[in-house]
Amino acid sequence: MKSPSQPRDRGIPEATVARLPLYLRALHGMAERGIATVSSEDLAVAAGVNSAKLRKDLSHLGSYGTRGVGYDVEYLVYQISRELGLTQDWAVAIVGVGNLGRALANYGGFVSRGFRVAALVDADPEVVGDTIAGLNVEHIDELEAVIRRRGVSIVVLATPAAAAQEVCDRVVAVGVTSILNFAPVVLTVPDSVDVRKVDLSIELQILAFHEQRKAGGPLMAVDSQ
Amino acid sequence: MKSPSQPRDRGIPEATVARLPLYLRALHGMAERGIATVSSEDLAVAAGVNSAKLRKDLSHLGSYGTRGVGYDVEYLVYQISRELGLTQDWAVAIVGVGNLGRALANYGGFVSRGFRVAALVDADPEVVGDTIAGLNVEHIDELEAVIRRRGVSIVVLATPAAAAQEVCDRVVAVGVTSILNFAPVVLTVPDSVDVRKVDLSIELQILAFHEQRKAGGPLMAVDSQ
DNA sequence: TCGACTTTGTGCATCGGTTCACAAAGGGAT
DNA sequence: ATCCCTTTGTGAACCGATGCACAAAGTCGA
Repeated sequence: MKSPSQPRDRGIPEATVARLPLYLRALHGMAERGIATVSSEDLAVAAGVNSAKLRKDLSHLGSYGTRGVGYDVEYLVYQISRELGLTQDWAVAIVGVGNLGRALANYGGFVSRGFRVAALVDADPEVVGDTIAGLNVEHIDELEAVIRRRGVSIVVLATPAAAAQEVCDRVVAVGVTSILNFAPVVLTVPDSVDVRKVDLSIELQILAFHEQRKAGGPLMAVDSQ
Repeated sequence: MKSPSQPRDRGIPEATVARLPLYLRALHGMAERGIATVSSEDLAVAAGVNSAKLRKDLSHLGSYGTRGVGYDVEYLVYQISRELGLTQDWAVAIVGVGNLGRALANYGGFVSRGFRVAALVDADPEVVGDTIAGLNVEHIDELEAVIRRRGVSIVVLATPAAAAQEVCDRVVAVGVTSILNFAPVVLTVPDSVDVRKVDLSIELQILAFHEQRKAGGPLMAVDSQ
């Protein structure tokens, strides 16, 4: 038995990283249905990508496939999980318990696979003290203390736009380096901090653009020639 | 006075389209603060991008700047809005009125700028008939009728994963060609349909990957050498 | 009117990512 | 043991996006 493959290139392309969770989800589905082995072609279809891309993506983690056979589902699940860091437990704090924050707190996909909502924080005295999704909502004044006490390493910002930068600065100051931002603002952070942004309104605007194109584009009647 | 610029290239890069809403937001903020004119440099900073990129993006819409001066804020707002198709009114239906659907229905950023939540639909008899964000929740059996009656052209899927594909097929069958999908599944649609996907769990997983990297990567202790 | 200064718009080099297409590797049948 | 068949892993061409750097274009003050 040969030493199991390349020691995983220390520079996985960002585009690949963004697709690994997709593969992982597809693989989990297959594992549940009792599938033991899968070809790049089948997995690619399940994940909605091209099979050459899938193989190249997986090759960045090492050679975990068997030529002529495919990939072992269980083993691949483990390797991807490990690469993504899902074999450990991540404590997440949600700041801002409005409609969106509440939805996130209750969102099943959050809790599963390595993530645990460890704290809910809000500024509104009306909701502080409430229990949501089994958690007590704490006051924003306690932000730093809560983050430290619960070992929070990922913060989800679901505050109003106006409050986001200030909260962001505070959590960065206590050492948080991963932020998922739902507030419609461009956050300013040190280079060492990762911010991912989810902006519902931007997604809609992109759809509107394409929808309009299908209908003939702006100024379609005027701008003909 | 020269004929106002190039007739807008009929092929705006996807990457540019994705940034236009960002510029638009920054510009709205400036307009509110009474700023009449802005340089590419200032606007780029406000939008969190590089100024050369910003200029190149705007150049795809035509030459709307004045050398030595910058861009007229009002005019640029109008041009971008028009390009994105925000000068018209888009009727949006939200299918699935769970925590997330509710949050979306109440989300302010949705309603603003061209989008209007025109219908809420759910399968649960418990919530059908309820009024949320001023709208009556209708039964999923009415889906096709509601879409046609209200002129819905964009559908937001906030259903459980298991229901998403079926709902998707149904709305596509009535002619909807723009879908914003929050369900954690890969939707299968004809090429003519645009699907954008927002996946909270994937965003978290990407953050976890980078967070783990900062801490030394997987197998850091073992895999040294 | 002219010249100095500012800022746009873009040609060009570069980079990361995608896709093709195939040699190498392994399994299974005979 | 050998051959055939399947499927991986990857070299190489391609494609779109990014960023530099500068000429062109326009403003403003004298």
